[in-house]
Amino acid sequence: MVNNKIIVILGPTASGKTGLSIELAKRYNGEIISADSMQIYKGMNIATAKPTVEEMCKVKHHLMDFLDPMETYSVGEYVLDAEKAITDILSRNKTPIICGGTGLYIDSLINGINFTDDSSDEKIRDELYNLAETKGIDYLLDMLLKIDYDSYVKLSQQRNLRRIVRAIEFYKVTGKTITEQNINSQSTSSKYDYLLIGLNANDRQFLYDRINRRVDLMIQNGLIEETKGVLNLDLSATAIKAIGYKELIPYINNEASLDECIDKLKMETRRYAKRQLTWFRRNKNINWIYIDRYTSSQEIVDVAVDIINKKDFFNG
RNA sequence: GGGAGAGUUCCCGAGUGGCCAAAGGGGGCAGACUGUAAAUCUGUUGCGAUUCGCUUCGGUGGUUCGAAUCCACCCUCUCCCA
Repeated sequence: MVNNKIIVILGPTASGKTGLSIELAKRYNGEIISADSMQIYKGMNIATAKPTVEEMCKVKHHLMDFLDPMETYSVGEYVLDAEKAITDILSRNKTPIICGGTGLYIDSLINGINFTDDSSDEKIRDELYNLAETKGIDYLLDMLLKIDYDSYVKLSQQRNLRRIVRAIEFYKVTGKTITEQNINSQSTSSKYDYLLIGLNANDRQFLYDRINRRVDLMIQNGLIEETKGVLNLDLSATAIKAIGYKELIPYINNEASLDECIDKLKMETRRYAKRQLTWFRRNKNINWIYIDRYTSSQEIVDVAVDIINKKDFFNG
């Protein structure tokens, strides 16, 4: 039988994924594939809490720190790149360890979502946004109603402009509805035998405290300098969304105090963590480790190893 | 010391006699999520129950059928003149 076993470490930001993934990689002859929509970018180091240089030296990392911040990126590309990396790692008889907090990337990868068709068109997308601006969101909903009733029903309740535009754009580019795409893309079952390990805290405040502390640390480590450097670049639509830079701009422009900006940054990070948890919680196959039940990172590693052993993951 | 003004639900902030448990925003909590996902969006947010009841708008009294809204005094804060 072909070996297709992969370990996935996931969880909200600041839950300790990086450390755990490196320890597991050392123990299981693994290499790490990042599942993080921002750590892909070169130079965006402190804000995205990338592993340190020393940590990167211990274990080989894939899909991290490889893309110019001016380049856009997407789930579709991620799935292809990650699949390639997994094949490569497995071919060398090593264990792929997926590690990251971007739920959409992880789910799309392990569920084998098929994104291969090129279905994006900037021009059409822009036109649709312009239409929404001039004629209103209901005008787009009417357009959608004529092409895809199912997604119309769903999106007319949510009024999520982004998704409405995407649904129409998809139809205009491919001639198929997004509803069809959603069904077709799922037709393949997972290519991998995966084990999901999630990090979380029983007490939400425990996680929030960690986030607050880590932001302070980022500032100490030179986040402001990094921000000034990054802002000189013509950031891509993807990279510009990174939490960490935009919150510090008012301070750099002398429009707000540093403390105000740091508080905002902490708050945005906390809210991000919450959204991540909402995403992950619906997946009932995650083996959760509650980090506030342990006093050392070593214990958490032991618990993770225990999960892997109990599932007989590498022998089953 | 003299004058002007302000205190509203976790925060900001609207409300100037009944339609106010109190607009709106923020935050919190919950949810959605298929090519920008560190994005985008939805619901909910005094307490307890089945269209209802109870406790709230700095404090204490008062006017009124009825007050966050009017009156008196008190407390706190801001600003202006000394």
